[in-house]
Amino acid sequence: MYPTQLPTLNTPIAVDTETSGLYTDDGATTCVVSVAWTIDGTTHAHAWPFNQGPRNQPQQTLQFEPDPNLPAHQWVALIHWLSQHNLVMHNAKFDLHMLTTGTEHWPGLDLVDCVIWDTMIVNKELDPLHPTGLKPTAKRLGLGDGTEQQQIRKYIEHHKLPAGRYDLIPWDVMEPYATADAEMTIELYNLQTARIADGELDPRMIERELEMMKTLYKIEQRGMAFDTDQCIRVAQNLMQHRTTIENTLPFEPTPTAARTYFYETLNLEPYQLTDTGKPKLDENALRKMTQDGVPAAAQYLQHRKLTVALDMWYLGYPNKIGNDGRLRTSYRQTKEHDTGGTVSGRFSVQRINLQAIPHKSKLTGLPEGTPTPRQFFHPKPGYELWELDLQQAELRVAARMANCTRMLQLIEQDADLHSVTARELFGATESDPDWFKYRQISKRGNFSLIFGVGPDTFRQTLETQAGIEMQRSEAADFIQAWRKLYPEYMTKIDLDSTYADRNGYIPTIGGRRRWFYPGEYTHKAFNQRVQGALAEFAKSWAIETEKQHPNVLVLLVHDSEVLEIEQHQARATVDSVINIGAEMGTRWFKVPMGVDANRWGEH
DNA sequence: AAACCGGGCGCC
DNA sequence: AAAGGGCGCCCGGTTT
Repeated sequence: MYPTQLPTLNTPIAVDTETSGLYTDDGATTCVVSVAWTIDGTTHAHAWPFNQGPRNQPQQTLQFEPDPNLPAHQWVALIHWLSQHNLVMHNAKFDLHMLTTGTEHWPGLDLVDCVIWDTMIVNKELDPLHPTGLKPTAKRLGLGDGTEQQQIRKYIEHHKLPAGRYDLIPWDVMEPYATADAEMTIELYNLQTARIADGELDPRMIERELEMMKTLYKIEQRGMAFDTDQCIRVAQNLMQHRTTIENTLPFEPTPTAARTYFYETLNLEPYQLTDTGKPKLDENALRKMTQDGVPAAAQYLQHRKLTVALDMWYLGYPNKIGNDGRLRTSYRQTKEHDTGGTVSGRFSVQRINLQAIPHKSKLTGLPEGTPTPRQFFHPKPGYELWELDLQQAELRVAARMANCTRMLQLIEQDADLHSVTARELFGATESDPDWFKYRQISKRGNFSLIFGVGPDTFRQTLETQAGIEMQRSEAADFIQAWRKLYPEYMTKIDLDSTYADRNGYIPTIGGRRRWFYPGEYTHKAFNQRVQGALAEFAKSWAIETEKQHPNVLVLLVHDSEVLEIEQHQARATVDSVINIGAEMGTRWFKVPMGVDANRWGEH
């Protein structure tokens, strides 16, 4: 089981970990490490338990079995040995976190600099339409027969283990499974390198994604400092406030009880229907009810707002805090059906959605002066937090790609696009009493009509985003006028849609393709070209930021970066990162691109 | 008890 | 014929 001597190898080692959970901030640690390597066509594989088996379950019948777990010195020897080698992993970011955290009892080592290959990432590059998981991939490519996995599944089902608790599986069941994983990984690596040697894929694409993975890993390791104590204090106030409101409600504060009250007891006409035909009970509907003088509508709306704010942020964030007082999200770099990731090339995040920290304007209905969740994120002492984002990224890239003469001209002149649109389409001027409204409509129009939205969707966004109601015919007229003003977009949307129909994908930028799945509408092809291109841009910007300014990136949100910088270097670093983004953006998209920089929370 | 779904809502 | 897109988390309610 444990080789008497760990060989020094000049071939890469595949490494896999079995763990007690998915996220180290939720207490997950490493239980098993397995490795595999290939020499002269022969694959060698081993697995070592450090915290494996049903030892914590006294009712188990295995209590007289000897404990298979290895002592500390072998853990130390193993990770030291790994640190001397080139490593291959399947979803390296996950195993890196686990190996850095270590076992339940012993700290680990950060092996990020040893990783030379991630078979999950390369799998997505080589076969973008196939699942990314190790088992389905191995099955697809004829590596292993899945026996070990079936044994594990049977054991979990039979013993009704809690989700993710692979650590409770006995060693004799786990060993073949863990070994097989490492074996599959190295064999997958061998297949992938052969395909790439055949010229199937530009190795620079792989290098770039590997760099990106390492950057994401480092961002996740850093996390963001969060003031849990203050947040909890505010949460307590909000809960008290909610209780006083709850006492005035004539029904239990649940959606079902509220629906029954409004639509059966009071017998209201539905304001709008949900997808499944039930009367809607969202903020908009409750607003309208309030205006119409419906009893309890205002209170229920306020109650709901408080509940959402508490569950999502004021209590939700403190629930996720790490031992070091920092919040960590987990990025997905590749898509896997049903478990996350994106089709567009953007990153998605899991565990805690730090890509959706609410802005102040969305926090209506809370008592006056309540601090926003954003305010509890803070830099560590002696540091500053900055957020940098691309100015009007989508609009500029879309204008360039659609070759919209008029918009490109306005961008070159640095004109206020939304105001110009309002002047053109409403014949309005700044002194007009309805100027703000006209500009709002124009702004929403610019954002959505560049991608070909229709009157129904436009009305809906206008209502939810700007609180402006429009008749359907009014919306249709507006859209028609907008398309006349910026005629290139519809042409481009049709062109890209046709391209995607014919080819099954739309090229975004730099050789990247956004593939369309069967049944997907290709009407969105142009949108996806823009979104995909910007996602690629954001990756390069982040990689370059990390390269030139190591240790400052703490969050990525699509086309923005958050930096935590030592205060004496803050301004210089920010200026440098602005330049990197603006220069790269202008070069990539051949349209003037700028970067806005603000202290965290001041925008 | 866990898995799943719809509704709702946050972000870009 | 007409159609902006991309995500994840939380809850309550239902199914397994």
